[in-house]
Amino acid sequence: MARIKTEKNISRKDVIVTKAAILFREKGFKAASMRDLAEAVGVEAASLYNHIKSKTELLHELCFNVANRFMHKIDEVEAEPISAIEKVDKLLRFHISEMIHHYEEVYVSDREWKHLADPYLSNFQNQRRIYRKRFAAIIENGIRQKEIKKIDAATAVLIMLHAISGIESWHRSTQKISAEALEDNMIAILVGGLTPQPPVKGI
Amino acid sequence: MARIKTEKNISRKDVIVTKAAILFREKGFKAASMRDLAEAVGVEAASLYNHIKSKTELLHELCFNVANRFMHKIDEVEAEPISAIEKVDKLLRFHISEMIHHYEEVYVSDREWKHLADPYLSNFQNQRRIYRKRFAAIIENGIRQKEIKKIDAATAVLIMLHAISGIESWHRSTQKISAEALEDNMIAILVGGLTPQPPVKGI
DNA sequence: CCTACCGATCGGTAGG
DNA sequence: CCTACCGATCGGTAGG
Repeated sequence: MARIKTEKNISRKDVIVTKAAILFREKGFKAASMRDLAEAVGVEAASLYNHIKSKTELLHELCFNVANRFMHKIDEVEAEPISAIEKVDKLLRFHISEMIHHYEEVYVSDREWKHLADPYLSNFQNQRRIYRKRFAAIIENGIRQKEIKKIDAATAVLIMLHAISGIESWHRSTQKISAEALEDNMIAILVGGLTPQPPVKGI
Repeated sequence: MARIKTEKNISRKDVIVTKAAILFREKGFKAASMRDLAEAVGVEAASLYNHIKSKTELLHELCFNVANRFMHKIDEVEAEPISAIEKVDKLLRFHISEMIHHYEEVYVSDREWKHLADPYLSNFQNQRRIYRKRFAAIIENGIRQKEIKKIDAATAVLIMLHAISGIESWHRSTQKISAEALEDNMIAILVGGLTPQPPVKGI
């Protein structure tokens, strides 16, 4: 009995969080009202508060879901015995995969985190800063190994992350072929640049 | 007399628009209140309405100021007798220059346009769509001339524009040297990619 | 440019 | 999970 009740509550809350992500993306955190959310869930506004503590709690949850997934991924990638350029490739593909499979959540985490309240706000900003530094360190390693050309690693990270998270057509390309083509295209442009590259081995 | 009064009104409105850009960037359009804005300007909230019609009018003005500047620039660049890659380079440098010199306005135009009301909303979206198509056409031209490698032009445009507009450190690098270095770095990464490129002529 | 104020809407609570 | 409702705040107006 207690088990079933718990499961029901969790699943109810999950619905609320999922619908919140959609609404926050569509209208922005501030413009989306709890009455909008209640309507999307199918209950009265006051009933939401049996499952959540506050509107901002929903934002915390979305932001840290995303942040945690990226943190775990970079832990994993850092530990692999592969080249720097392969690590960059893996991380970029993970970012793209997140955009495709958790579009609403990632979008909200990326554009609405400013509305977090302060214990969470600084925590989130710290995690972001740390993630980017670790990503930059991978690139710097690649530069030292001459796998990657001499550029400012921090700038390169920002370019790549914003390039990927800025694209709004990820979720529209649900057909796998289109998504894969888009992904390869992105990697080609970000890693290889615009100008044609003659085969190195052929010299 | 009439002349002076007009000038005074214009300059007063300019102050309001400028302060609005700062506030809308800091808090987002919805979270920034007219009372916040009044305080920043140094008057009571009701007094703002002697200079502007509504809060959304401020957003229109910011968004179309930016959109018009980009439209004029692409008109100019398209007409120049230079290669496709040089046109791309010029446009990217203009985007960077806009981020440095009109940071608040460009940022707001980029992230808050969703809150425009509908005659303006569709107009703005149309201008954006057209601008990106024209930019993509330049790249497609470059591909046909073998100056640019075979990639999806529309994706490349999105990557480049988001890569530039995502960077938040532009306005912090007011020192000219730092800004220029950052700019060259960005172009190098976006145009040249990450991997080292052997000199073509040397083969 | 200000004082005074309005109707609407907001996030959230009480009590059942 | 609902009805009923609260205090705060919002964009904006009237009138001077």
